[in-house]
Amino acid sequence: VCSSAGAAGGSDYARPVAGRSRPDGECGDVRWLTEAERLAWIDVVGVLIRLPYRLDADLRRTSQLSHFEYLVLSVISEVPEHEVPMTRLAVLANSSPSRLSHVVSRLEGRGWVQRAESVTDGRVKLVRLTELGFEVLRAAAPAHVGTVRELVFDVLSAAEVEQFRVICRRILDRVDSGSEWPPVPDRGGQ
Amino acid sequence: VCSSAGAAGGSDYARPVAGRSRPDGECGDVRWLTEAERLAWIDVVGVLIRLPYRLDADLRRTSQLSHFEYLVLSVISEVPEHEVPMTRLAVLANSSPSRLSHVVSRLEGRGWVQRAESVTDGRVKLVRLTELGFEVLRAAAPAHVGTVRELVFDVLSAAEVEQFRVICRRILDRVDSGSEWPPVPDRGGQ
DNA sequence: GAAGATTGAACGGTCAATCTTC
DNA sequence: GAAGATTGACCGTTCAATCTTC
Repeated sequence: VCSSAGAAGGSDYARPVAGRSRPDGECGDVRWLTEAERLAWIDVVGVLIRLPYRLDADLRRTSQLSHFEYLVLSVISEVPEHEVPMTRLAVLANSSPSRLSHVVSRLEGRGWVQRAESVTDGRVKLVRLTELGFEVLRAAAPAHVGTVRELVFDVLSAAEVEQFRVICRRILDRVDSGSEWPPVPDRGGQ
Repeated sequence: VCSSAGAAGGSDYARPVAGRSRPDGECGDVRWLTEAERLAWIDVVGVLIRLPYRLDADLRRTSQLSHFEYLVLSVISEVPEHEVPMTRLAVLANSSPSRLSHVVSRLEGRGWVQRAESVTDGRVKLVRLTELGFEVLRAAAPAHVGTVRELVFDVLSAAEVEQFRVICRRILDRVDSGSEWPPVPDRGGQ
């Protein structure tokens, strides 16, 4: 099929479907993937599907917490006063407003965060980490970092870590251009 | 919080929670992330969450197909006879047996694939791509490849593509070690 | 009317249980 | 009993509609 984007595990899904052989990256007016790109994409897709699954599974097993819930709690924990507006939290946690709202409701139900009104703007809702939520995060952190180390950083050299960051940063800039979410402020790094 | 794994968008979720400053990567008996790792992880998590979302959204909009459905169809299309056992398809598509079964049922309902019995082993169910399914895949491919190019390969040099592949390959090897899915056969690449 | 946020229905994935064939 | 595969219930995400405050 005139497709060309590489499936995971050894097949490919982004190559001219039922592809005739042509010079790399050419077929009609579509710029198909080159062989090197195809092989890379297969592994990229594998990571996109399976790494989040493992992060989630390990976190749920060790801490009764989804990866996204962990992300939300940790983002709040890193912010001054442990309190942040929903909209900003959504950006920092890579979330849609809707998804975040649902999750915060659940976390609030467990007593891990509280909602509060902004004094300066009645439309803005603030989310605050409770002492209990902080404890939960503190308890979950070591195991999670262990997983991240084991699955990612333990197998990468310092140079590769930097390469990985640069590559991901570039991709995110493109994803942001599609203006689904507004571009992220980009604190630190570089 | 003694956490240390970097949230997306500029915050961090994998650093000693309420972290005191210590030499990079040390705090009690947990090996927290170094500053370089933390910054990288923030962007990695961003990609893990937002890239799949965009791939899915673009594919649904242009082709009424989820990214995972595309993946499944394309994997079958690349296999001899356009026919493959469920178990092997699950591995190639990074899927659990259950998820694959549900998806194949949906695809079958739309007439894009067919199920068939194996002649040699009655337990094995084969999935075959129909002519209609092939057409759907062929029609969806150009736009999808366009998205993949735009979001990923257009912003990477040839060297970075190779770096990306190596990094993802290493991570996948680790993810496989956790023996959730059996290790993938690993055709081609290298 | 736009920005910030929430709601509920629909959809898709996960998990545990089940079924069949070896 | 193990391997291959499926099922249904539960849960989380998405999307569109809604609500409130500016």
